[in-house]
Amino acid sequence: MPYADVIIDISHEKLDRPFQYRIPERLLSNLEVGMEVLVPFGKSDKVIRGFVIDITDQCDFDPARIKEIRAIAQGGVTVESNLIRLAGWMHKNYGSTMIQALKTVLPAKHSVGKLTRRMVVRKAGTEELISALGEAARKKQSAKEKLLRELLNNQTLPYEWITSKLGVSAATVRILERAELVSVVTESGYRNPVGQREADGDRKVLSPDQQAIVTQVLTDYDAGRRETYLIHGITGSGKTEVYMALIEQIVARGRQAIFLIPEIALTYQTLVRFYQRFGDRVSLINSSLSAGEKYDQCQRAKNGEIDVIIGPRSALFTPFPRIGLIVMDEEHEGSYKSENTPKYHARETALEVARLHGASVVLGSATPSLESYYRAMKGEYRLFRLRERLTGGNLPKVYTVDLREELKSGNRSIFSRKLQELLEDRLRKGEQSMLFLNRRGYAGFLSCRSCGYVMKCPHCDVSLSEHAGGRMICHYCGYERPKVTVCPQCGSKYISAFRAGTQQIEEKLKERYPQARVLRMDADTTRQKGSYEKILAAFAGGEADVLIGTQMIVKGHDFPGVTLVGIIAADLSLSIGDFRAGERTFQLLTQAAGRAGRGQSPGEVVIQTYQPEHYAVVHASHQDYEAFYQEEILYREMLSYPPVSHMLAVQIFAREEGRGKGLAESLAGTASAFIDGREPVARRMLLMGPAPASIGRINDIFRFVFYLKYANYDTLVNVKDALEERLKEMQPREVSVQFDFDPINTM
DNA sequence: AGCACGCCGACT
DNA sequence: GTCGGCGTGCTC
Repeated sequence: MPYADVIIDISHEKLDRPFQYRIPERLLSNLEVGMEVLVPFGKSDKVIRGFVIDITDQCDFDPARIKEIRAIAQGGVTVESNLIRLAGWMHKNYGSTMIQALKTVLPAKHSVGKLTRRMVVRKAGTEELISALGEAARKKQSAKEKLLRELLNNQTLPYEWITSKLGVSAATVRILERAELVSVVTESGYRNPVGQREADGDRKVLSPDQQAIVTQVLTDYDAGRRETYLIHGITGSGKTEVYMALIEQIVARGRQAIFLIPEIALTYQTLVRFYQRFGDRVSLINSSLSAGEKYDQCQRAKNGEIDVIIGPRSALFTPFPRIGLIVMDEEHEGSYKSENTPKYHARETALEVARLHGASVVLGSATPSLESYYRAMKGEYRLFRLRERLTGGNLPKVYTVDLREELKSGNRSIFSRKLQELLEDRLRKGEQSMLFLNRRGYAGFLSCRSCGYVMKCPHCDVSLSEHAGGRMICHYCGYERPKVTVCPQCGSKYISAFRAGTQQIEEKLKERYPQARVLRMDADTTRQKGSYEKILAAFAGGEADVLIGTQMIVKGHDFPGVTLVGIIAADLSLSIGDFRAGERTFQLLTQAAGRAGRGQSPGEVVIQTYQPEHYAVVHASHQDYEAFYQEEILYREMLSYPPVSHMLAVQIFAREEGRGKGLAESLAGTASAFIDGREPVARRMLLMGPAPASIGRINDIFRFVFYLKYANYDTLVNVKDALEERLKEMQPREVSVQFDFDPINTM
């Protein structure tokens, strides 16, 4: 393997690609992916720094012109080299090209955003400038003259404007820079979403349980022990205070901290608390930031201008020089798993980042993922419990209603009698309620009562959902068709929607209680930027009696006025045909229930379901995580599902059904060679599939999938490598393959 | 980014 | 002819 792909450490888009170098004999054994090297570059062979991103035995470049790596760069681990190593780790463990891994990890290079940040500033005095201008005019140096004339009128000029509008090249600017007439500065227009600049000294006194966690983590830290801690703390037990105390202490020790939150869970309240505590030493990144703003944040982190970053999974890649602590709130959340290749999980990746930096990791959740709790049980993570509700209020009272019984007694509405009774009570008392439906549009599909025909998307093989005015919409590809009144299959006019979407709940509610003020929050009503916050603020401000919504209303928002939570149909998430269905349902029910009674008055919760005996429903109604875990882990053990075993999903995408199917079968064949018949059946590698994915077609692309289950993760990585090797030989056309380790969403 | 090449007008 | 500014293109 005598060739190395090197990216050059110059921040410019045009150089943002690998260059190949020959590896000299003496470095062959030492050189590794991720290392920093010194290489000759350009016509004059100037020696510059670069990073090795891949080592191969093939050179795609004219061998006569290829140059040799001079040496491995000496001196400390740089921010970039840590990130490149992380990309290498992701590339190996999640199956993607090194380039893809690098792109997810490395901060964006200069974006071509409208906001020009680089400015040319006049450095010399006016007289000096005039004399230079006269000289330039005399020498007929038109470009120089043009630029100097502009600088007479303006102290500073945007760099971009000079090169594009003024028509003066960068070369000319550099000449003036060298003559010390101007200087080029990168202006940083950072802003702090909350006006607060100074940290205030306000500290809450920690409870003994909270303090015990802080003390333990810091004692370990100061003794040089870096561990992973799992805080299992019920809603309202004050996890955030623990996080903040820890982050503050780690920052005081000269290190930086990353605070990870699921994409939508960051509440304005939490953010304000962080700004109050850390002033402008804290920064937030999220998806609504422009590329330029993200770049700014990275620069600030690199320059040591901030100590704490708050953000979703991608915040892990903040280029901090020395990370001391990574906190992951709501660690069970599915959004911590990336949906794009490399399909990394932020929890595992956080552990790797921590390993590279020598940092501690704190995970927290009211309903820990099976993964984390399992590790904690095995002693790999240290487990802490917070059982007390500090925000006041007792645990809510939970009623489970059997919907089958309701139907038998002649109640055909979507509100059970118990829920109606409690709703009316709240409306009378002027207290707030929340109604929660697991999934948007789930039940908005149109079916024929005469022949059973279901309206489906012609491209995606999923049911169309009925929207306002009877329009039918596909939620995967956006296909839309007008209202249908006659069944296309049998001609019957008894074709209608199964009404139980959030919109329908809203309508039924208004029908039944015209006086109630209702707010609805789902993907439809929050499409506009800022509408999400607006609805929450309106509800928190008491502008409505009832809030109806999907998942997004149950994530970490404090509504002290809410004393009733109704779960319309717990089953919706139970029957999605995924091995995590039970876990997800338990989490959703527990969280939804946790919304009730956070203020003074005690809360009540109604869970409506067709399966009241299901263990996820039973244990959620008692808020008993431990009991749920015991039952769920047994099921995972029995069927070799994660976290007990590991799982590799191989997804095949093809425009032509036959090709996809053929490739899936062929790859599954390759994979099955790894099944060792000599191993006892219970421990053998298992192959499931191949089969069409549960959504067999999206946007006219057919999807196939097969799964491998095995206890040893590294073996599955080997299988992935073998499959990639096979793909390279076959070079299949018009088909693509993706790998997903320990998938969260089995599509 | 930063260097060299080469075009083109200006001047010995 | 030569000199030098200045845009352009390439860098393993």
